[in-house]
Amino acid sequence: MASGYNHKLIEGKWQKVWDDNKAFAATNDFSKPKYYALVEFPYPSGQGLHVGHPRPYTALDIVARKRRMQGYNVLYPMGWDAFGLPTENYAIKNKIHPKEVTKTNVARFKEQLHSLGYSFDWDREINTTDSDYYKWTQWIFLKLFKEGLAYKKEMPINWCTSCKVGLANEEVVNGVCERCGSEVVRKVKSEWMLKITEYADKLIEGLDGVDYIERVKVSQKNWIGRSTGAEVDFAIKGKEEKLRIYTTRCDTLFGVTYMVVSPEHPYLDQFKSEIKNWDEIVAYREQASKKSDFERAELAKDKTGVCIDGLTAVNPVNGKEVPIWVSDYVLMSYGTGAIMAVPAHDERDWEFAKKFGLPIIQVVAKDGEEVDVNEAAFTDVATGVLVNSDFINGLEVKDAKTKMIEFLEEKGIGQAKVNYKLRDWVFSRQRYWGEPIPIVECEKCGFVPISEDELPLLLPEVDSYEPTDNGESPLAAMTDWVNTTCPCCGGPAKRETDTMPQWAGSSWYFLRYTDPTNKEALAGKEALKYWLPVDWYNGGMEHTTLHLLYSRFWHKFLYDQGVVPTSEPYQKRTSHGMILGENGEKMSKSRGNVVNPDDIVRDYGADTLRTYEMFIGAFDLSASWSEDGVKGCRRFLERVWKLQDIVTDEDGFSKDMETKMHQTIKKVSSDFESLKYNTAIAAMMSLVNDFYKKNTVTKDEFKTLIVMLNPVAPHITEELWSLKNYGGYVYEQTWPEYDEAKTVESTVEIAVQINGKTRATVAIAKDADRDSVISIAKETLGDRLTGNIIKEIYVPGKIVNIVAK
RNA sequence: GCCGGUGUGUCGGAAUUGGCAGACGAGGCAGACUCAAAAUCUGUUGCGGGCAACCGCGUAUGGGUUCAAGUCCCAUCACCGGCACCA
Repeated sequence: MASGYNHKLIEGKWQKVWDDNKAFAATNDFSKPKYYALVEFPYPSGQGLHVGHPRPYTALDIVARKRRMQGYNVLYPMGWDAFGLPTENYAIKNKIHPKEVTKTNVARFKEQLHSLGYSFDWDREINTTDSDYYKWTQWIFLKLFKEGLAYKKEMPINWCTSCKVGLANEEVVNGVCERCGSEVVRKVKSEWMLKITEYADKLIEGLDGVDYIERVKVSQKNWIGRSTGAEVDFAIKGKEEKLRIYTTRCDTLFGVTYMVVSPEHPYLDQFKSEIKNWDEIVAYREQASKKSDFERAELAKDKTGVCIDGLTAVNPVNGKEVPIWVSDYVLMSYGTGAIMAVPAHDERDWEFAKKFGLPIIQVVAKDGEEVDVNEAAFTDVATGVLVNSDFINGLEVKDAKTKMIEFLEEKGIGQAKVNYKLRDWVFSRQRYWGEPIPIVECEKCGFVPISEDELPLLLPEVDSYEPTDNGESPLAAMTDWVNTTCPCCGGPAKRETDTMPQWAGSSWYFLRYTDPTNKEALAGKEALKYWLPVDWYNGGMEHTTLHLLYSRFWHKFLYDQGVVPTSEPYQKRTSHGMILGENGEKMSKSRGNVVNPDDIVRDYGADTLRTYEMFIGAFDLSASWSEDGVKGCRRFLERVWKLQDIVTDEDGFSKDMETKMHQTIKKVSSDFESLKYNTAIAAMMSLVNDFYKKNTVTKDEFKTLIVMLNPVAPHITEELWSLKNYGGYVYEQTWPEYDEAKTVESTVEIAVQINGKTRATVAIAKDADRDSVISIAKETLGDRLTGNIIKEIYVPGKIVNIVAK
């Protein structure tokens, strides 16, 4: 009898063997086929690893280990996205340098990941806060700046009146400061921006050539929010200036009954003298500017606004005069900051018109049916047909749009225009713990980039990490660092004191892994050419819109610069579901349902944790933790362990197990590729159950099981392999092959139905012909088959259905 | 409100994409081992009826297509996640 399965004795031992052997290092042999598997690198928080982390890491560890056994040169790296607010806040609170906090947290994370037996190539570990790393983050920024894609702009920020600090949106909870609970207002500050909007079309088009799960593609497209419409110039009565608006429904131009401009619209100030109710307008504008984003959202339903007394717009298609209103439901940041209002065919305009008693004119009718636009706006484009609209009457919406645009362009009063919801990326943070922005401001030369050979621009040591009273970054207080000379004219200049956001370092990290120690470039050309694109990238749904979009943007920019060889960074993108607490709620300290992976590793072992997290349910859906489920997986591994007592010396698969073996290899092989880890494990459990039913396993059957199980449970399988003296290591073995012909049983059980209801099952030879199967089926049914047979259906290998009346 | 996702035993979840619903795991029940418990092993386990072979009902709800529907179509409901007036 073998001694019991003791994970504590074997897991550390094998982790050391893998480290000593450098078992999982990617080689620089670029002639081998490559496979680049990537998981999102974690932010090393003070809480340590969460049980949610191992889910994606194990999934791609399985893929990476399997690919190595299939002969690929695999790159499966890990690193640390270590800049960020929580570290800085912790540093402020505890008066420890963020660098020290990061170091401690990274050490803890690394130890925890190590204890789970991942096959990461630790020689390629990176950290976004290393100056050797952020040198290249800064280098990319300089490139962007030189290409005109980085610019400064006045932007409103969230400002805590009590802490006197700018806050990220995530720090504003219900309109108040997360930390002190005081009021948060908007304050205008000059910020660095990146022109991601310039890449909007490329970011949409690029999605066609990549293999992302559908919902990721959909949310990327929605976030970019491309809409095709038209800009139209409305005359302002008695003025030279035109009021330019953006619309996606230029077909409804004949239904315009009023106009709306946003409270920030420049015409308000420009035509101040003509506006008779200026005081009212100013008051409204004040009120609107005070509203936080939160309040605007809260009051979304209730429209407010003021009619401008003194300005009138003229509809360019019919010469009709309409009033101009000011309302905060029109945003300055989208389109032109002004709209034409067609209450009959837009819900927001309809609500506004109802509230202020403005006329509603129908210009689109539903396909032959009456619609009462006084009851609700009619917005259906698919069935709409134009009415009351002069030269476009009777046209469908789509054709009416085309014709109207032709008309507008011909008359010079408007043109087709594409707009995006996507905003440029606010790239400044008034914080210490981030990459310094390598720009100086010279009185004479303006913003000047520092020279590339001065990179990295090191983050200087400061006395305090607290932001300053006026909302500047702590770096602003360091006068001897801030005051410098202009690289251009040599005159006095000041350094930029804002730092980059956390998204910066994570926008290109996958490039650095390919060649992490390169001093001359962010990575060598040859390495980039070989390893890119990432073959499979897995990460959370929460990063679909920001991180994924930002990194695709940088990558596309670098591609245009000739720095990287592919236009897309990631060939395949998948997302995992969250792991919830036992009660089905999100794990959190306050709910008291947090599970610490260290405890599971200690009590059950890393292999059990890995197996359980893969078995817990469909990979892309969220799943609730269950300690009983963990025990079940441990029990399975114990049963695998004890198989060693019934293994024979026999080669090959035994006759009665042959089909099952081939079926299992096939199932496990394909399930590992398609995120169906749970059913792959179920198949191996079922195989083990069959071994016990027979109470014997041949050497080759056992070896095959060990190799297939190895990616999931690497420690126990190495131990069993070594105990049995099979020679070498499991990780060096070749992934088992199956024979398609041998996955089919020689006799199959098929269902026999009468009128679609199963009445019996019969065993038939797999190649039995239709007639004989049907006659066997009828024989089996005997008396139960009554009435006239109308139809006989035979689906080979599956079912016989006799239709009788 | 819009976008996306999900509804299957007591629970987590399977179902080769239209072909025997409930694989695998958990839990329950019964038994073996044990002084006993735990662990382990064996059997059983969707609901209802029948001694039984069997029969009826069952995949959120209502309808439809089909020889055959968890799977396809139409409508409805519930829950989860994201976004908030994007003209």
